[in-house]
Amino acid sequence: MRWFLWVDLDAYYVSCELRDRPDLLGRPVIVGPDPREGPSRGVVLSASYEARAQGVHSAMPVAQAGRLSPEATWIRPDHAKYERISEEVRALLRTKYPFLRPQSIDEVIVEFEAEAPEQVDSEARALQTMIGTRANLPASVGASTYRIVAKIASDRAKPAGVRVVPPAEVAAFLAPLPVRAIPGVGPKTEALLRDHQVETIGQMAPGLPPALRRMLGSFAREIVALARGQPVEVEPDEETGPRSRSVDRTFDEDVGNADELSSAAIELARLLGDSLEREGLMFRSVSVAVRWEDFQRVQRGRTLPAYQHGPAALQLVAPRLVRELWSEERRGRRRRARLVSVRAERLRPAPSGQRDLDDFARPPED
DNA sequence: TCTGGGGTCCTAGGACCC
DNA sequence: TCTGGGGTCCTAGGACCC
Repeated sequence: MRWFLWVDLDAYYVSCELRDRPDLLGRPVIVGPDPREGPSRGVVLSASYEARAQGVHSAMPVAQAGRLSPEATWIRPDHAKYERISEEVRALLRTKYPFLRPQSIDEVIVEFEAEAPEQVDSEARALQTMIGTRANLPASVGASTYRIVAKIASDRAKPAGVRVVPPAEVAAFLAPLPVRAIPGVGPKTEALLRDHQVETIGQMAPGLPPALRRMLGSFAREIVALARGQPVEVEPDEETGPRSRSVDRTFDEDVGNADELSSAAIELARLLGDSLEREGLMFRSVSVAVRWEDFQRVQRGRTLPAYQHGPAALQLVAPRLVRELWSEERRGRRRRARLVSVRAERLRPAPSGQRDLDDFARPPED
């Protein structure tokens, strides 16, 4: 039987930092911009379990975290380090398991064949020990013959635990869990389900009322099947590379004029275009987004007549789109902007040897 | 308390084509 | 003069995840 071990590195960014700062073990540690260094619009990226015990969690505004945990040690994020360590862990796992599927910077699925759940349990513990001793990182592992159940099990195993769910026990394992334990069920869906007296996964097993099915679309079928212990699993697509790439900027103070917003978009377009060019990626669509001061977000995009590379097309189209959004807003609510972003979509590798030939404008493809 | 930065997927309407 | 059904692409918005 094929099993999936869902490996999730605990409090990942904090754990990466603690490798270099063992003196901070057992203390509240927060990775994020230190609020004591001045007013900031930043949020917590990761908090140690000691900080979490005080109510701090990731995505929380740093000012609030600073009040909840005044004695916490703050560490500035170092994304290059986290990427490097993530690759280190994957390389380590590959020495023992050829079938790896990275899911995010701190999650990876390991596939292997086994029969008895006891065998899976000892495999999971061996893997956990390997990451602990060789990479010096704590990990939790969930195991199931279904990917999604392995994921849910790893969440329940945190921190530093192992949870094996045999196929016959899937429905019973899930039944008491809150609907929010399902990946894809966030605050909105949770509230919608609660409005219909659905609070646990088990309550969905008999099926959902028609009104909910309409609201949830195809997702309704998936979560009901899951609740019955028979999740629909699709083989993940082969590695296809990223579909889009974006950069954004949150202003220190909200912006109330078109020129400043437009200049910011041009600057972001340059950064994005340069970075895509370095990686040898072309793009076919450009979109921009603005977040207004009330946090509402609007977006506008264009598909280009042909694939482009480098910053030129982005720097031309992005400010134009931003000004369109701006003009529309001026005719209406006239809010100021707190964030602008530029995204390149429909990426594909540039054919080798053509990356620098501007004049080789190709006819539209697709 | 006042909300980062980077992504993915789904839906729905309209345009357009056969 | 009034009319089908199906498919794909484009665009905007929303929900969610790490």
